[in-house]
Amino acid sequence: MVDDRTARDRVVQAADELFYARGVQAVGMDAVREAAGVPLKRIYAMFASKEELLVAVLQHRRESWAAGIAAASERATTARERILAIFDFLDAWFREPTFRGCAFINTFGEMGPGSAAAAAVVRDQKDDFGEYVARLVSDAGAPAWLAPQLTLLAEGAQTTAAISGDTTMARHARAAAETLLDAAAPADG
Amino acid sequence: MVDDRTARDRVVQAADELFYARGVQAVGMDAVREAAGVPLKRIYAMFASKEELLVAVLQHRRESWAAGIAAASERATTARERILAIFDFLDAWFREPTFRGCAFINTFGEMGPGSAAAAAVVRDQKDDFGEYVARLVSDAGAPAWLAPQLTLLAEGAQTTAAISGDTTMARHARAAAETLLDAAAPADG
DNA sequence: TTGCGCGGAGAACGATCGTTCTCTACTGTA
DNA sequence: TACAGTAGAGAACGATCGTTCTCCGCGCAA
Repeated sequence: MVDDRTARDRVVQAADELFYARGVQAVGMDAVREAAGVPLKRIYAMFASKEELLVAVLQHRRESWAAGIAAASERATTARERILAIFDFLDAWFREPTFRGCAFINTFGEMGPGSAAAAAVVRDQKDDFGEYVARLVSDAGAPAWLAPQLTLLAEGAQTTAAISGDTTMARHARAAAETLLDAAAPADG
Repeated sequence: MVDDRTARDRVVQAADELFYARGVQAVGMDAVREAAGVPLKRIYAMFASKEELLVAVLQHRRESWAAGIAAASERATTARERILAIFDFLDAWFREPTFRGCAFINTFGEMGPGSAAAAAVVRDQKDDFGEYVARLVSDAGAPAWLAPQLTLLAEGAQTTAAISGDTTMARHARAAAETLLDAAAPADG
């Protein structure tokens, strides 16, 4: 038997991949068990219900998404470049063969009214991202109202890329972000 | 017995409201039957399956959405104002108590990989909107690349407003659209 | 070696749902 | 009035799924 920590990680990761690829309701707990290689009895010892597992999956994805954005962003030197790096991050993500839109938006659309716990994590993730962009905007010396404008571009790019399959949306969003930055930020941002 | 046309309309409208409010998978055909007041046997005489009903619902919503946007937009006189009217339309929509995001995005998130037919209608709707915006952008004498930037703002506003419940997203999107228009279009657009 | 306790595999249970079927009642016609 | 055809209400069916339970086998203490 693998230790509890490993088993839990395996379950969360297997569920994450399956839920993201097929949707939550389309994935049975038996598929999670098979993919994770952890028996159902143990899964239910770690998570009281499928919904609780979903919440753990979303929390995990929230953390790794924030880490990914931060890593991509920190390679840039100025605040302006750090903002634009977000759109380069999206660009790379859209090209991954497994890309199927934003997991949080998808889950909200699927579960929104049915799972208050899941909806709360989705909201938390969007808040994280909004605050992160707001900090960068502030660092760039731009007015605070620029931040929601930039987040709208990022959110729109994710859904549009998912539905249309058009990976150039990240570049359109980046170009728009540059225009908005030029109009709002001091030249030395 | 109501005539076939009326029965079909009632079924589509009842299913539309239920699917939008609760998600497709969370609504049983029995709930549609009860809300529409049309017996199951007749529903299945009109639609071979729940998926076929969903496609009819999405087609119906696609038409009424296009009509709503066009009506809001046509009240304005210049192409620039017609573009901005789209965001005023969103603003009013976000304030409706039944607002729960874009039905097409929600359905795509829920069904995407599971129903190719539904995904196709969602793509068609997004194409409709993209072409509509492209036409207005062209009318405004602005470069073609402005159109996808504006659609990203509209899509982002819809998902963000749905998740956060913040109805001011339409105004943020509108402000960003004005900046983008100012930067791209000739002053007399 | 002999029990004993825990973990794993998979069956079982109860509920839900999409879809179909049955049975009753009514409408219109001769 | 008698009958044929059809429509409606709801039961029934088969499948799926989340969750729990049973039973078997392995490892360990005396």
